[in-house]
Amino acid sequence: MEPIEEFRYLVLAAQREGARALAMALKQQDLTPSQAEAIAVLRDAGRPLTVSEIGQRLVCEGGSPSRLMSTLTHKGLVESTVGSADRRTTLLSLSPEGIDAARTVSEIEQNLYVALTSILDDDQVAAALPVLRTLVEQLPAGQALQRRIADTDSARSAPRPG
Amino acid sequence: MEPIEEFRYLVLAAQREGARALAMALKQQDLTPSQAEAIAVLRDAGRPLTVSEIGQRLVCEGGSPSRLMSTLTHKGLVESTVGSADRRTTLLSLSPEGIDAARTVSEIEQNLYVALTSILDDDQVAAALPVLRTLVEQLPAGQALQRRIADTDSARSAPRPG
DNA sequence: GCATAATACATGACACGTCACCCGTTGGCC
DNA sequence: GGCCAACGGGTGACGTGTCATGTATTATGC
Repeated sequence: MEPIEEFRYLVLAAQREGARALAMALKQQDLTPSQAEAIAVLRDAGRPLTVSEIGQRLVCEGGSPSRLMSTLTHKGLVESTVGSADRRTTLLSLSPEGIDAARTVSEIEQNLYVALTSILDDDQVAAALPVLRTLVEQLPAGQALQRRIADTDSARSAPRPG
Repeated sequence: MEPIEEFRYLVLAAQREGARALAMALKQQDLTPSQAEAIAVLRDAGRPLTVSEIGQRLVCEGGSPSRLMSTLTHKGLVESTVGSADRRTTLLSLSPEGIDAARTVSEIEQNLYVALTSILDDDQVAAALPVLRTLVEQLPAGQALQRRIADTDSARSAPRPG
């Protein structure tokens, strides 16, 4: 098997196993990995987002995640209001329960990172990061990640502009 | 964003973009990435496999890929016979049309690898491989890949034992 | 030989990811 | 004001990943 082919399958395998582990950990909260990512997006944004803005930040999904968000609204974790400036848009934000869930999601993510760190040391992660960045950075999913990183940074420097 | 968190999302993003690109390329054959992987598994195995043997070789799916295989059977790409030794098992092999499809799948995979190689040079792939191997090797999906590699190797050294 | 457990699949249910399509809203244009 | 293209997003369809359950077949213990 050629290295590049093995590389492809390793990425697939890593993603699948990570998703599986995360799904197991999130089960206690009755959340799926996609739902958890959407919650994290809203948490990091610090302001209401439209459906398409969330879609632009989700690595897990491209288009307009209407159904994902309506599931979360149904669970009472997300509140939805019609946009005032543009009535076509739906503004989504975390409900109080959603904020609680976001905290739990953060803990579960931290646990995953601890587990990952026990398998991969810093040097290994540092070696893989630029390769993956190169691969992804021109592509839509990579740009979603860029937006997420920008949110995280501004959330760290400014304590919620809204 | 911590490196390990970025690593996780980069793996997710790389996998998703790869799947998207592959799906687009496979559309001309009316095949999905999962279906193509199953065809490749049968092609590399060089002998009929049971449903669970295929499942053990699929990185894309863990359990018993009944539905995936029945879709391929419906398309006429896979032939299914009841096992003679154990009538509970279903032996699956490529039909003549399936063998043709397998050839096309190989070409499409090669195109993907060419595209990947134009983004990542050998050194980068070589740097990332051991990291991903370390991450995956103890996990079920990694073992699926081990079985695939064993098939590929024996297919190369021996021209189909069956 | 028979009851029981274990195995190999099949099937249904649920949540996505993806695509195609429709519909309400907006904005530009006249 | 009215027309029409563009946009935001809801919805249905299809394939799949995952789990739970059902069914046929085989192995096991007696």
